[in-house]
Amino acid sequence: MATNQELSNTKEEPSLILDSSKNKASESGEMDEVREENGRLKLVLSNMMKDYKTLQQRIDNISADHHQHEKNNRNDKDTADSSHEEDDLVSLSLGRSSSLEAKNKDQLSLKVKKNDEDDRDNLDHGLALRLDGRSYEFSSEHDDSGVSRNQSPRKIEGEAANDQTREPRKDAKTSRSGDDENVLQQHPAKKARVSVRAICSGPTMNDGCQWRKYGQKKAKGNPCPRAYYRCTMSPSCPVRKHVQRCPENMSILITTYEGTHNHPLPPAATAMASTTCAAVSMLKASSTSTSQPSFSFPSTTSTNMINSPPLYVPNTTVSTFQSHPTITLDLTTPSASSRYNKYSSSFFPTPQPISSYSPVACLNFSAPSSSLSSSFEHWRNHNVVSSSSTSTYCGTQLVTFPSKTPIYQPHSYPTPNKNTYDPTHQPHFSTEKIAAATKEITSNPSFQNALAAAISSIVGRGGGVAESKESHLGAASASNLMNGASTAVSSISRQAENLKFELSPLASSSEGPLDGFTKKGEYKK
DNA sequence: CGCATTTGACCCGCGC
DNA sequence: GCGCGGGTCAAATGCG
Repeated sequence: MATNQELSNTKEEPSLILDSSKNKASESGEMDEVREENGRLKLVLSNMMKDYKTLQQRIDNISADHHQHEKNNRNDKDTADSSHEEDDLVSLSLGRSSSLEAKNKDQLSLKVKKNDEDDRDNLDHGLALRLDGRSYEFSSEHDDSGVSRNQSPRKIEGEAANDQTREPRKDAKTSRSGDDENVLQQHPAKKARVSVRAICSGPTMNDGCQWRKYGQKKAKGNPCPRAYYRCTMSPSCPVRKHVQRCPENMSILITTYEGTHNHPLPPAATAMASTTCAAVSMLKASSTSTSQPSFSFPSTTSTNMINSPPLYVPNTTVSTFQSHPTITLDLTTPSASSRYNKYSSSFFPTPQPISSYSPVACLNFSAPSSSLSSSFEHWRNHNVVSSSSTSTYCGTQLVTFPSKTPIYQPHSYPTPNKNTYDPTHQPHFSTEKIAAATKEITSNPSFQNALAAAISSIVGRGGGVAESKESHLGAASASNLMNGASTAVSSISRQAENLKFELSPLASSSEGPLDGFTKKGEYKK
């Protein structure tokens, strides 16, 4: 980039010379000199371009070699002690280890090539977040090759999950083959989590994804058991969530998400995925998560924030919950500025409303472009209207579902969830209602203020965000945010029209009974 | 019968 | 080192 800028500057020189020469003499001889000069500069320019391309090519090669080198290193050291493992980890974190930096200039140049945040993030957030970003990368890798096709779906699922979301249980027991997956599994990564609190009458909050319950456990200090789910939309999807009712208020469901979807998401799921993705992005951007709960995000002051202003997402807090960097979105708190803050988030157990920015921030979290409306709509339908439950996404979720991608029809979703996946199943509302709702929303000063604030905050940080995203996640979310910002204004009215206040039954998703409640609604434990 | 859920056992990390 | 608690596995069970 800098090179391009230099080039463009260089290009301007001739014209300047031309101007001055015009003033001084009109003889053709001087013009010829100028032309010659121009030609020389063009030559220089082309040479620089060549050099630039050459360097870029070398960087690419180095990058590829670097990857291969890492793999080999990890295989070699697989059985080494933890300190060696740490070295490996460090090597994965660009710019994090001085030893790595000293290894060779190639890697150094590679780092230079990377975005600033890459380094910054790694330095500030440490392993967990770095791995978080990594998991994002490996998600796609996984699809390509990661898993043997001969393996049973269950095994694939398990390995992928270990791979990306948690420290594997079995690894210590099973053979350490030294392949990438095992190496990854050794990383005691504490992935970022996103916790969502919402009022939900159903067993779980319908987030648009397809989940399968794989365990239930009674957590200490909570009479209600915690249910564990994993995403089943893709056999190798590492995303998991656990759902638990708030002991203080049984109507509140706390859902915690962890991991990154490695498959396209239905529009309905994209809303939550986008939101959580952005939330985690915020988490990264804030860099300084505290060990104290109820950390109000926007008020966070960190070195990173200077470079990358925080998103103003209301009712959002960051903490290190159980060693996991966790960001909590509270959809239960009635908000400070308006009812629309329901779309926002806050922290639990002591929500700290952030006032005016909320609603829009959520809008911005929605998927880019055309899916914005539907995403938001879904989000609203299930988290505002329908129910009150809290969900927690751990980590990030891939937000790549193109608007034209076929909608995934979860086979296991009960009828009520149809609305989630097929817009045609959405309840219909009279145009009067829609118009009224639209008017109400768009005319609400709080909404307008929030929208303006959110857009300005996003646009204002645009450069920093766009240039500083370090991981794929960061890139994705930044891009989403920017897209959201750019489309927010034009789509606001459309969104408002899409708002369906209602009336739709609170969606409890396909997941089985939660918190000890049986499918029949009986409390079991 | 196939699939999802339930549930006890197990593993692992962490704090004391 | 030990116990506790979170998280996962996998056999048993239930349901459509």
